[in-house]
Amino acid sequence: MALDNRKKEVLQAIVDDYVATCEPVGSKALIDRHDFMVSSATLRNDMAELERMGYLEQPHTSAGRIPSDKGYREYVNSLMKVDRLSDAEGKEIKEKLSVSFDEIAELLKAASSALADQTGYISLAMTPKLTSSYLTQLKMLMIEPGKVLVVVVLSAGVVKNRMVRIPDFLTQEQIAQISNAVEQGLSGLPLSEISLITVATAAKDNQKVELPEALLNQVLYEAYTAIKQADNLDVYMQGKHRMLALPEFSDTKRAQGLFDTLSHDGLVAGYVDEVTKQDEKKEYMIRIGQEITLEGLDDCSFITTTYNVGGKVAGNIGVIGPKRMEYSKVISQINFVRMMLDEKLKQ
Amino acid sequence: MALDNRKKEVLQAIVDDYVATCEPVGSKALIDRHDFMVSSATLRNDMAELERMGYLEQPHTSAGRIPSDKGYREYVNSLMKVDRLSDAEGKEIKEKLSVSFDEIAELLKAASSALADQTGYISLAMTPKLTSSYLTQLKMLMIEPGKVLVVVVLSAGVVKNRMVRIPDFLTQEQIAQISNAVEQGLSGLPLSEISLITVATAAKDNQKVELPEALLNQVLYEAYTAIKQADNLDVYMQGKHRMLALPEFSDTKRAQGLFDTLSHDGLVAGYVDEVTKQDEKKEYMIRIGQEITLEGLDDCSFITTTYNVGGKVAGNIGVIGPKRMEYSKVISQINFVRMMLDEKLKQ
DNA sequence: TTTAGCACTCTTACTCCTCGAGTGCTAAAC
DNA sequence: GTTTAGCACTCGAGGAGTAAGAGTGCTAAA
Repeated sequence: MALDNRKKEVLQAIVDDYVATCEPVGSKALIDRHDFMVSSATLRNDMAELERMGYLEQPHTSAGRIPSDKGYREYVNSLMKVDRLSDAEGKEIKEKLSVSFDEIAELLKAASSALADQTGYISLAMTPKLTSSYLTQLKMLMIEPGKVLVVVVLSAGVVKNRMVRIPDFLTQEQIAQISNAVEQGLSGLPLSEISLITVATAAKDNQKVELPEALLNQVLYEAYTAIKQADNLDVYMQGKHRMLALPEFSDTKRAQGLFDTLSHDGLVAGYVDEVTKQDEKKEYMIRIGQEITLEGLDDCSFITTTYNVGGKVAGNIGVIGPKRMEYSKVISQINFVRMMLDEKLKQ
Repeated sequence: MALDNRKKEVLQAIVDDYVATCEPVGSKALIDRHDFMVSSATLRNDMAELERMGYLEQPHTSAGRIPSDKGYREYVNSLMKVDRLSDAEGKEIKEKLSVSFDEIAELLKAASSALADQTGYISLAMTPKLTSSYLTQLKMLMIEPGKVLVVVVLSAGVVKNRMVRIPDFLTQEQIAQISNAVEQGLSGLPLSEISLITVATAAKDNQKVELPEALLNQVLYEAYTAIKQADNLDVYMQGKHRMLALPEFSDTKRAQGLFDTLSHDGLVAGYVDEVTKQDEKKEYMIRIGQEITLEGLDDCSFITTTYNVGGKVAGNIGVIGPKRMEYSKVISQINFVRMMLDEKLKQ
């Protein structure tokens, strides 16, 4: 059963009002604040109907209505008016992102910070997903005998490094030769295809110095793990503490549940990944309330989108806020930040 | 006016009880739970006296007493019994810290995590203060034309790196020569003595290739800023969300104030530094309630200590918890972690 | 299909009251 | 001088009762 026009308007008005006030909306308040050309009694009938259909909920008999998850979903899918970002706001974001960045991590931190400041909610920025990227450089730098810094550079502009231990007596020259060999053999190869075996064959095919097999393998193993750990996503999250100011989290129990989950970066990153796959074709992904399968986020909504590096889908940015969120505003903000990132990462 | 023995016992008992229950302690409850050989009336007199002297406070006339900041201070300074860590707990911490670490940062993260888990409060671990350390290595690694990774290695075992931009046409060889020259000229020099000028003279004294002055200066400037930013402390903080479970933070306003401040790493690091200087000679530094000059931490206590690298005072670890904290337990935990760090960083 | 009217429900806020924990003080006992 | 028993007093927590107000659903008429 579809919603007739007035019911749509009613639902829309209720969501708008509830977002603004965080108070259940009654038929009278609705009449007062909007130009419905009908009486409150008519709205009451509509509201009762909307409740029967699952779009609205009533905290108690004598309170007004609040949108259900389904109500928000309908709102987001077809009712809300998409905001244009004000010029002032666009300029502000632009300024915050006009950092000179030499590593993508810095830009993402700035993006996350801008998003948190601008929305007033929790922001999220994740380094590019590396499955789609490939190795461009591998350097091993002797820091002191037995200690080597492995620097891994990936096509998406990500640079990671990691300190590893190797036998004391190896020289910088030997190490450099090994890393050069591996780099030659592997550069251009997608990360997903790099395994201990491909590393080993790369080294053996391209290597000039002779080293005992066992020794070589030890170094290669360290190189391999360094490459593999470069695969880890970094998650930048900001603005958590702002949630405490919202009435929905005035109960510390809820806030605790939320923070508990959010303190596990991996969980969040995994969920974003899952959502991104589900809504592959969409410009942005929205999950509302119970739709979110992470514990403690039932009162939240989660909006994410993907940014591109060199024109290819790379990583995610997103916002976590209360269900009672200014969806259209947040969407336009997140979109703007995404566009800025895309542009800066076009190179 | 000094406290007589019984008053000391009374204060100690009140702190112990209040820490355990978070409820104001009355004279009767005190008699019930402890073996005072006097009547409740006597204790009442003592408590009134202790209040007059500023060690206790009364939330309202008809409630029991709670310790004031001064009361906690007295408790910490001379009343509390120092706990020995249980073997089980020691073992647990040991296990958590038995990560194989190649960078000091990893060890500190583990230490912070162990401390948070063990105390149930907020833990803190800071990378070594670098004013006392000196440069041991400086490497510049060309990632792509115009982009160079500067790796700075410091005596305290800290490795930092930073991507910088340089003119496109410089070659890896030129860059390497410059960085070698700078490294030769500066290695062994305390960070505090490194300035743009010392960097420049180091380069010019040791350099073999000739580059136009302006070009060279540009590269040196980038090297210099990379060295300088290696000076930034990293702060690892964990367990914030646990504070929400405490009754003193059931009011979200307070929690918000706390989290607001804690989200500024720099503030916290600066404060730790200040406290460390004030209590230079002490084994650990304690700040209670209003003694803490950070906003929003009036209901907290802050315990920090220093760990050593190679036998020299290096960085700080610490715990932030409610004033109503199990001081002796936390102190022994923090001490244990400190000892473990010292040992691991003896090298 | 819409509307006016009305009885009904339920929350919130306020007041009143009692209960109990805890106090301070006094006067007597040690 | 110190300790103790006794007692009046204070104050907050919690429960009961009540009134106000917001909002509803339903009915009957337009």
